[in-house]
Amino acid sequence: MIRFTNTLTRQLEEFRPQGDVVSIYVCGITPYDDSHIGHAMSYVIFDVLKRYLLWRGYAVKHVQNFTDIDDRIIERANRLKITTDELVARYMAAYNDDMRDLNVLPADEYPRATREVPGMIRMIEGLIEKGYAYEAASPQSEWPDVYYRVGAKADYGKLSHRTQDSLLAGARVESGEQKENAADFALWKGAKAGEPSWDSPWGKGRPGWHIECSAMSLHYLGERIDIHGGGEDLIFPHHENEIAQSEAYTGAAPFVRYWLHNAWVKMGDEKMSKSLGNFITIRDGLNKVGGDGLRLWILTSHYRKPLTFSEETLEAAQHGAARLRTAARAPSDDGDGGIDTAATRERFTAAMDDDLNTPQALAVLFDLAKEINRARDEGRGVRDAQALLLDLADVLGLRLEAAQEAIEAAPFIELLIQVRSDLRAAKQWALADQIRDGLAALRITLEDGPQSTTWKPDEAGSSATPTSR
RNA sequence: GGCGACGUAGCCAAGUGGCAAGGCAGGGGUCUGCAAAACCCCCAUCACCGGUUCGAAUCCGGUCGUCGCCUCCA
Repeated sequence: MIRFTNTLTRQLEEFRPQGDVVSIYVCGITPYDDSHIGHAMSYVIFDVLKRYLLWRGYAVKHVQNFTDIDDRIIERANRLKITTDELVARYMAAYNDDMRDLNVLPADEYPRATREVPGMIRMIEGLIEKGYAYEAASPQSEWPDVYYRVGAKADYGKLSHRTQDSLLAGARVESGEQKENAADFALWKGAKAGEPSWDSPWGKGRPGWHIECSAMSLHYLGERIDIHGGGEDLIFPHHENEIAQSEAYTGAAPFVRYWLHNAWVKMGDEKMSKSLGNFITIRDGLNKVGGDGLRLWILTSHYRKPLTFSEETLEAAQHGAARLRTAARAPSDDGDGGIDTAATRERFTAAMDDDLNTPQALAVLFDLAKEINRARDEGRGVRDAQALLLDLADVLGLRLEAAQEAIEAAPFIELLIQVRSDLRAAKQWALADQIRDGLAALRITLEDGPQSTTWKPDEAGSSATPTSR
């Protein structure tokens, strides 16, 4: 029985999808800059969720948006003197490269806000008709804004567990805004000079932030979806507002059955974020410790607990990934090595069933790796156990690939190893060590086994696929 | 002010009533020409105080400390 902590109820709940295909909507990025490892945490977590559901036999439909129009995009494009489309294309490509190297499975659909405007307009019109939204003059535009009327539904605040009074107390009103209520939020913004805009029943303008996810999840996944995921900071206001709009518009509730939110990456004691400027990019992380290293680092902590970043923890993850890789890829004969593979699989499943407890699932993998190594040392064949390790690692998105093939210099390295073997046979230790040290300087490690010498590149430098950027 | 999270070994991090997972780092061994890898062994009474209980890291009360959301944010 799979259980998830549902933000809506704050309870651990049994997962029971409504139909044959589990519908998942994950809030995507706003492509105006490189993504950092905090974003990686979120997308890796939801990738593991999806991989686990698939492994357990569910069919999944995963939709993830790109917010390709917003203030930050407009500002940045203006500063770089390029169009918003050019800016967005650049950072969407960068994001896709990052996800590929992190081994994140592609979503089934990647809708873009700017391509879904008609759907949003229909929704806003519907909300106005039903009395949930209203037009108001904009202080900065000749065209009006449209706001959602927060007070129209009594359950507003149910996701973030706030009362309307408390929200009112904290709400901010930009000068000149003609909101009925300070907590009301924009569905549509009247166009300002020099901004991209679309025609609408209210004149020229652009959609507000929250409406896109409601419109796109409705379009691609229907009125009720199984799982909606995102970072903790999206709970309020973004997801709260999505619920309000969607349920008001369709009349179907709940809009989402299971709300899942991941916690933060911390830099020391602070949250890693763009605004604090204390982030490292996914690309930097990949270059340092590789895709497996970065993923393992993320999964060593439970997704609902903050994850602490440091160079040391990142390196620790890289070394851990190398340990798993060694166990999984070491040459071996057929056999399970006397290892209880069924029990291992069960332990792994129990951990993952329990609200995706990846730290415990990883502990199972490390235990299995140790058993494999031990059995090999004792001369038993372990290929079946290795297959299990690779299978379970794949559920976590860890490739554990032996990276030799990727290196063009492989034949030359093999040649050097052959020469060195002859030197060793002749007990020419100094020369043999010279070759080993020389290769080490080039980030190639040699390991002398009883029968033969194997080699491996440093993970970070080799496994990262070259990118076009 | 409102809502919430957290404080477990040198570092990271599971565990939420019954002798404290796992990883990294460190120390000692085995193996090896030496190394690397691997294997074996060692390395914590869970922020503090009080309470409930046969029994608490785990429940209750309090103290101290840290962080997040309430405004764009994964």
